[in-house]
Amino acid sequence: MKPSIPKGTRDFLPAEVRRREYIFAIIRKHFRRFGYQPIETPVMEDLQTLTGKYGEEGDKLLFKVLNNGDFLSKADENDLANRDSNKLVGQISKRGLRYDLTVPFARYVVMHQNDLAFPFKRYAIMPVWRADRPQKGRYQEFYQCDADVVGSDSLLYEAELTQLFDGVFHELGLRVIIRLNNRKILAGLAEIAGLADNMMDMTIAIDKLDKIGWDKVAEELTGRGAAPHAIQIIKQFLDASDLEAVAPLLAGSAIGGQGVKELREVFGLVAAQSPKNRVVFDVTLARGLNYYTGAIWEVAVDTDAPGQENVRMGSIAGGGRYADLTSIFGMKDMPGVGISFGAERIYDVLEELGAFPADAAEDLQYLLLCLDEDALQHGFGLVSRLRARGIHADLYPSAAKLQKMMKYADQRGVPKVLIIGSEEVKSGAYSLKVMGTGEQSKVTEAAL
RNA sequence: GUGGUUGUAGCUCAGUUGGUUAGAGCGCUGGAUUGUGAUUCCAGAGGUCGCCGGUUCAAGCCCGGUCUUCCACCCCA
Repeated sequence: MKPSIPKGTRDFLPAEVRRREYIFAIIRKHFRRFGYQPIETPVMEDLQTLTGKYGEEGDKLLFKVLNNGDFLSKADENDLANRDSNKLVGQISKRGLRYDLTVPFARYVVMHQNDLAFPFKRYAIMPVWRADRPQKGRYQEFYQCDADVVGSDSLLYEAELTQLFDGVFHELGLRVIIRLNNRKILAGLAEIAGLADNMMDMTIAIDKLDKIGWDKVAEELTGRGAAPHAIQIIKQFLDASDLEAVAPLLAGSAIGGQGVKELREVFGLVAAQSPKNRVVFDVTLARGLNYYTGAIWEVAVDTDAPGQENVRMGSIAGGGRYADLTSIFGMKDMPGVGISFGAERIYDVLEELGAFPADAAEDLQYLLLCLDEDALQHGFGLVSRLRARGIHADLYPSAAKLQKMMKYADQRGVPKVLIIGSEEVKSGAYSLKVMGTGEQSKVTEAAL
């Protein structure tokens, strides 16, 4: 049989895994530095935990896990005869793969509320699954790196999470633009434009501004039922380039004014700590899951930065505040705010820019090559002692032709090779070859 | 989910209006080199042409289905 893997999934070669771990390690380090604690949840959740949380589109993208046993015998006769998949799903599948890390987290908070100290800060770096149609940078299995805090509506967390974005990307050597908006400003806009009932439609349309241009956005708004005067009002907003230009336009909306006030505070807090990256207000930033109610973030590669002009990649991180995520699981008044790093896309960008450090691909320091059986015995002792000292060392497992072993060393990408023959065993002075330069010298064990 | 696109050696790709035995580069194996890789030279191995079916005297090439890749939507990291 011909080997294959499911659509939208990937295998990773050792060098790729190391580079992914390099990204995860930096993100994890910053999460911990900011006081976020690790938690884990199962890859499978009860289907009822997941359904209805991501909108109608989201439900279609959920992976369902088939029940065990003779599940069809328990299914409804009529639904079976009618081939009604939607009705059948609940009868033959009670579990699904998690679609993100936020909803399982909400479930977790409700179930463990007595064991947690609030505000509760947690992080998780785990895979999620979506039955989306794959494209480049879009997979059916991918990792999310989330940090969330629940149990506080303090805007200090908005500021803190902005710093977290800033710190992580700075350490990764990537210049980014951190865009910030507030759902309340969008709500205020919808109110003033008379589209309060259609806020979702409105935000989806204006989010596409930089991609399709104003004319197409206006077209789409009309298609979604916006009146001409509403479109005029929206255009005024989108033409306003900064927060203080938007503020007066929202004078007639209480919720809009609240959004402006919150954003001013966050920008003030962040600016006072001198972020390394640009942090900007973007009224067109409308993306976010249905449950975002306050701040919204989106982070993109800064294509104005030297060397990054040609990067074409959507958002590489994002997040938002949600006033009410746990109430659906029966827990009221539990506001939260969280962010997520798109590790897969960050990987692609760093790869494109050649921004991975050289030692992210291989960390073996020495490879020992032995020329005969006696030397091999000796080499096993030596490699054992090197490992005990914390040195990353490996031993070619037989006394093969040196040419063959050297070729293996080259493929492994090891920086230094120790050659051990009868002379070396006798004298204790090993032949050390530096692969990069071809230089060769004699060293003793103590000098390694 | 809608429309399109891609699939030929381990990898990247050629392959004429359908016509005999499907090619190249790189990689791989062996040798030149009994203790020296990456460079050089010589030789060799490696293919159900994604899969299933159809048209035809004849299919890598045409048709249908299916899987996969990538792209545009939808949505999203």
